[in-house]
Amino acid sequence: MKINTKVELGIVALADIAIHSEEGKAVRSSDIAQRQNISHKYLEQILLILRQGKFVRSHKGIHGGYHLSRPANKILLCDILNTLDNNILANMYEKNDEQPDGIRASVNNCLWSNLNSYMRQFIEKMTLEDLIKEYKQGLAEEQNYMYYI
Amino acid sequence: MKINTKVELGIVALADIAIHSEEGKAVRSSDIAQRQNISHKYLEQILLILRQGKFVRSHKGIHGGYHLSRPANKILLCDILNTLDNNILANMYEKNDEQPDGIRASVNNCLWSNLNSYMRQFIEKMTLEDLIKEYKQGLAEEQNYMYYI
DNA sequence: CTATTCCATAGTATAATGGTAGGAATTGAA
DNA sequence: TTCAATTCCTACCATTATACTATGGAATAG
Repeated sequence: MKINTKVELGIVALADIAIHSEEGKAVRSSDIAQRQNISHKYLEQILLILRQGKFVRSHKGIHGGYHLSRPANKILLCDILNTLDNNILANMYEKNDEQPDGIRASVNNCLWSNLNSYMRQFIEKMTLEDLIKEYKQGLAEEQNYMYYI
Repeated sequence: MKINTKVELGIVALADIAIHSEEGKAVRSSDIAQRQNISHKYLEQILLILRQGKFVRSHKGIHGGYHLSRPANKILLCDILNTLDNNILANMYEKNDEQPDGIRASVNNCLWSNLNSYMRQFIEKMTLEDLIKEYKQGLAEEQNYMYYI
């Protein structure tokens, strides 16, 4: 499945903010852009959406930047996805101009609706914290590896 | 998730062929188009893809048309999907120009790859026959309903 | 030989995607 | 008060994908 860049980069940006937040300090968009190798101006647009979706709070000016609006374990992946792309978890085709007992409707129910529900099961469980954990664990394993050489 | 019309209509067309095949008779594209309310010429393009993917065989001429190239329970949904849209089950982003231990890679592994595998689990089990069963069952229930009134 | 059917390619209008660009607004520090 | 750093907001644009329409050719049964 093709994931568009807004969704992909938005989640990466949130993860970056979560990982690089230090007490009291906001994370600058230019730093995120540099670390994650994203166009700064494009990232700003994505952060705008994330702010409007209440995932981050922002602060202007010389020591400005972004921080999470709530703890990472309270930020659900499915909410992020819905905010960044309202199609990705939307049920495939709503347009029910055909008779509800036709083949098309049957395929819709048996295949697309069920697939959609199935995907939701996966995504509704996950939080931003789960993603970060994975990353930190990766780092830790790497350090252990270095240590034991 | 947004499903494009080629995928949607292609599956519907296959289901229609499976349902309306009678012994020895091919199903005409014009009949499918009329029953399923699809543009005939567009449907022909889709049937072309399905033929190239070896899901149907075709026969030209006055009594021509399409029939399944093998029993419906041997036609896997995932194969149809891959033929009609090579993105739908493809792993989200391959482009690994970033360092493999970065946040982006971590999100890829933990989220997109896993979600993709999860979707596959659902779709790899299903055959065209399963879809048709659902439809026929719907019909049967409807008839029972009529019967018991 | 002709009607019927599939086969194949070209064109096209619309929308989505993936950005770039420019500057206004706000803030904090000197 | 001024200035630099930062977010905020909108407009624009090039490319690609989508969802068809259109046209005509090729094969085949009768």
